[in-house]
Amino acid sequence: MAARSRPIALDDVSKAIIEQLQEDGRRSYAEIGKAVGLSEAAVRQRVQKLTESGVMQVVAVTDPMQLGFYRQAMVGIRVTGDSTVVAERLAEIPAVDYVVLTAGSFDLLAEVVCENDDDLIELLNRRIRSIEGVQATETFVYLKLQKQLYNWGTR
Amino acid sequence: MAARSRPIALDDVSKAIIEQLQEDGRRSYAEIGKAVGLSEAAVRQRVQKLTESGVMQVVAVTDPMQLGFYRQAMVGIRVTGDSTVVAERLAEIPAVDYVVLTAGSFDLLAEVVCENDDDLIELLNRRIRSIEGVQATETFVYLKLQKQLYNWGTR
DNA sequence: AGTGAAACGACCGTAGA
DNA sequence: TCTACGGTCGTTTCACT
Repeated sequence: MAARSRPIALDDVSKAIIEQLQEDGRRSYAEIGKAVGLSEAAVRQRVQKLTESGVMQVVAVTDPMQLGFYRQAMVGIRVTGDSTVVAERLAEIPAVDYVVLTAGSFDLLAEVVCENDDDLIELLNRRIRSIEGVQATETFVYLKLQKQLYNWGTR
Repeated sequence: MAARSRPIALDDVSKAIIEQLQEDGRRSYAEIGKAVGLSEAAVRQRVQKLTESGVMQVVAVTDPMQLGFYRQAMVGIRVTGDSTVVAERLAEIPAVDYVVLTAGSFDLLAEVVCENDDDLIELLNRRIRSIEGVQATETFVYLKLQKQLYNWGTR
């Protein structure tokens, strides 16, 4: 969110390549080439540029539910003092997978992943509310995930 | 979030493999094998199992900022009536990349990705608040992304 | 669940349009 | 920025442990 260079405009071919890698990040360049009508080398060059420029990356994502993390929640946090310091402290907690500084009635939003309710309570009490500068928290326990997209801006 | 089978316990080797693919989703099985002390074929089998079981997937993720989507926000939504119906309607909107049903003072949370403030206003007024059953919304504009993890449960 | 070997296919660098 | 091509390395299948 720091990088504020000119936006990179993707043509339809690059969008198609990203869509292929969205379906399967390990699909071969040759196969992608067939799908988008390009040679293997051309696909490889474009993927390399997209990756090096930071527009796209191919990564492994895991499903917390399958790994026994049955409780997810978003925690809205009000802060006294410097919210960046609190954000850094939150980011150090392994169970916190997402931290963003916001404008609005919360200064910070943090997504947390826990095994069960007891873990969530512990996390909130001992790890999050104990951080210097955390004034108040409000927790939104996840009931059902409806949509989760990783490829913003390509659809 | 529906799948509630027994949690799959990952051993250290599988965690190491996922970590390798987290660093670079296109890293070769041979190279991963060297890093984790396994033959190439063994790595491939494990990746296949992890993928087929839904524990892990390798996908392309894109950076909205780099693509000119400078405004992101989380929208908390209060609903009258059936929140699942509203969630489905939200999920249909391309600019909405994340929708989750929650317990708490919001019934739904939706993350949105926009090019600028005007787009965000339009999105809120014409697309989101116009949905039947949306009673109230509260918007938290993102100022700075501090942490974003894709591999829950492996660290 | 793991290894090893041989055939096959993908990947990479370079050259050229 | 793309295609073409050859050398190298990764992947696949299979037999075996």
